[in-house]
Amino acid sequence: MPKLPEVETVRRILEPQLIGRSIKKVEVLNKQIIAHPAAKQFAGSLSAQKFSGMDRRGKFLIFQLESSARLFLHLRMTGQLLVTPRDYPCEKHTHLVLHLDNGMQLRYIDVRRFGRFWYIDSKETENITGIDKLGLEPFDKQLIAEYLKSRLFQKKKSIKEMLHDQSVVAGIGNIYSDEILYLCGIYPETKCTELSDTDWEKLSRTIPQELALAIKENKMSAEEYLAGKGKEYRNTPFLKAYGHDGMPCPVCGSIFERITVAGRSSCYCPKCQKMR
DNA sequence: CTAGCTTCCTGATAGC
DNA sequence: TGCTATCAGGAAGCTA
Repeated sequence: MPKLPEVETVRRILEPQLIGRSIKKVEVLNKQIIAHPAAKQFAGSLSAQKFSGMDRRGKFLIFQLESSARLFLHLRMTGQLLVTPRDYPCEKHTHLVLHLDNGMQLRYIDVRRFGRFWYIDSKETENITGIDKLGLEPFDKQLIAEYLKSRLFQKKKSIKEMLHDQSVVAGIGNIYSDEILYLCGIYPETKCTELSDTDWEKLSRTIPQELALAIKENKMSAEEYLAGKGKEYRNTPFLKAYGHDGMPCPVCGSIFERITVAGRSSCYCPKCQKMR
């Protein structure tokens, strides 16, 4: 559910609500979502800490703490993060509650419990989270055709699968790989070895463009965000290919088809995205 | 090194 | 109505 654009929305909305707030109490309702350190230590380390900033790296959220320790969060499929008044109704599947010094609470809700938190103290290294394995941010100036080509042109895997490889470009998931390949006119199962310089060029331009558009389309107020807490992000109106199987292509009128690529459902236009 | 499969988990939906 | 099967997909773990 949350993809890079939604993670960025969460960051943008929550940062002003958290900066300068300190944590009065930590309630771990489900230990499963705490990846590091053990839940008890996690809770002990976080209490009395003060938030000083919030960043995003790929699909990770990074909470900067005044002590220079950091809190990392990956929302995976169904993670949701809300700042609510203390008497706000408690959602089912709430796994972590941080009581803040202004009477608000930072709550983590996750139906499928795939999301994870890491508390990393200033003496520890961030490899614990896996974040150091991430590749370029989609908006990095180094993300040019030559970078993609040099990283991928020898790969026998499909371009669709490689767009999901977080060690190449961080932040692309199944929805945006469908969108990007549609906009580039590339059939999802095309092997990386079959792509041309024009394809690498198109990909390098489309990746930041499409993700920037998605972030823009995701703009909402803090009130709208809280009100729509359980809202599905998928199938938003600006998506052109993802989930459109059986519907006509807005460019050529052909009917979008759906195939499975590397275990992921993929929609494509059979005319605009020709098989090589 | 890669390919391919499984695991984690719940809820929505399809089919009988 | 009520049961079971399937699918959704991010990322890691496993086997060959």
